[in-house]
Amino acid sequence: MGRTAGRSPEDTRRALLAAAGAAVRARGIHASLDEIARFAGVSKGGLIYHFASKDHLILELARDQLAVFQASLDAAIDPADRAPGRLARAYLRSVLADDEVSARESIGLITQLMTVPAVAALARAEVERIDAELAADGLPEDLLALVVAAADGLSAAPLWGGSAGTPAQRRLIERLVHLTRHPELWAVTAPGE
Amino acid sequence: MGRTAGRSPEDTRRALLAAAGAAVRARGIHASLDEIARFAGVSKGGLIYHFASKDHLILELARDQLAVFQASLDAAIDPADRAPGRLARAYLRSVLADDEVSARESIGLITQLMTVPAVAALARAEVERIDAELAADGLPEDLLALVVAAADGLSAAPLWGGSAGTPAQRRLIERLVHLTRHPELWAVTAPGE
DNA sequence: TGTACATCAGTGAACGCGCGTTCACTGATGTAC
DNA sequence: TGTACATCAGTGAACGCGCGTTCACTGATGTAC
Repeated sequence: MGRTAGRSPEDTRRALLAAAGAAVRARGIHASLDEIARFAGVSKGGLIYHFASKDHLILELARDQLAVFQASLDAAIDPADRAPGRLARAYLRSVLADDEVSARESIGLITQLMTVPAVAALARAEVERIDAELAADGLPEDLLALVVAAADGLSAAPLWGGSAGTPAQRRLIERLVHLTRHPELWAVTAPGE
Repeated sequence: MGRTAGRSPEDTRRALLAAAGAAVRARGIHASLDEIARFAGVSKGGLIYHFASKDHLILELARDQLAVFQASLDAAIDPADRAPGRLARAYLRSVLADDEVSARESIGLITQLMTVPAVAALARAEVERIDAELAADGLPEDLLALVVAAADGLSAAPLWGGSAGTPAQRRLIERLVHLTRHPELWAVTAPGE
């Protein structure tokens, strides 16, 4: 152990990541290291002991956020659900996992982080992985496209100042969940029918 | 007229806004005034003559982008279309107005600008206005929610590194356009049916 | 038609401040003997 | 069981650089007489 104020270095590290998240949400990607460090209760030098540079800190924060997203997706999977589209249903429901305030905050944080090229590359790889899993989920391609677009739109709404988690949005999600269980209902809406 | 190199002050101003857009897309909201000015062929002092501060420049750039969005929405309205949902159809089709590259660029630019609080407030007001117009468009509320969510999701896709304007996405949009013309097709997919 | 003056549309150097990074140092804990 | 030493987990001052802003100045054009 080293010079510490009653917490483990891992705790300090986690506190720094949490502080960085809060600071970037509040002030954007150019939140200062000094502010982040003070918020976590250490000096700027202490921060740099854990994260060699600001770039390192931001990249770790992004990894952290991607892991949180993956965890909320995993948590939304119904273990009893073995039917085709189970991942798509989890994707839809994970949109509602947070209340409105934290949804607005986390979408803002992610877009801030995405402005760093290294983070954008990381996120792109993650998106491709999830897209591949969704494609193997057993849903008709056109229905999957609808579900993914709608879920993305609902989670991006706070970005443009829209609201998240309204009753109408919840009904839409349940409606789409229902469609994934009965793809034939979507098929009959096709122009050719 | 003043000290000029063969172009009007309004041309210089427009060149500065265009340069600012390019610079913010490429380097983020903290693109330097020096870079923007040089790209437009003036000195930093020349830039500040047209825009009193960086904040002013960014705000004007945002107004400009909002006007571009509104213009592309207006252009997507079919003047011969008088049926309910005509605005929703324009909203859907405006998603495809740009090719993939410029879609990725403009969505990136907008999210960069949104990190400035004054811009976020401006955009929020614009979103509310458009939402109100859409609500008065004559579509059933649940179908409108679907259409808006899907369109938003498609236009936000480049943000997370997804692709824009794929054939599957074009088919989805045409499918949704078709639904707005036949809301009864969407109604029959409801769980209660 | 000249000439003096005002104004417009800039130039470019200087300033000051914030911020990321470096660095010498430090205090608490662990370990060898 | 002491004691010397190494290491860990920081502190806090200093540095240097980039960037937004200010400011004195300037050259081209318009206008009054």
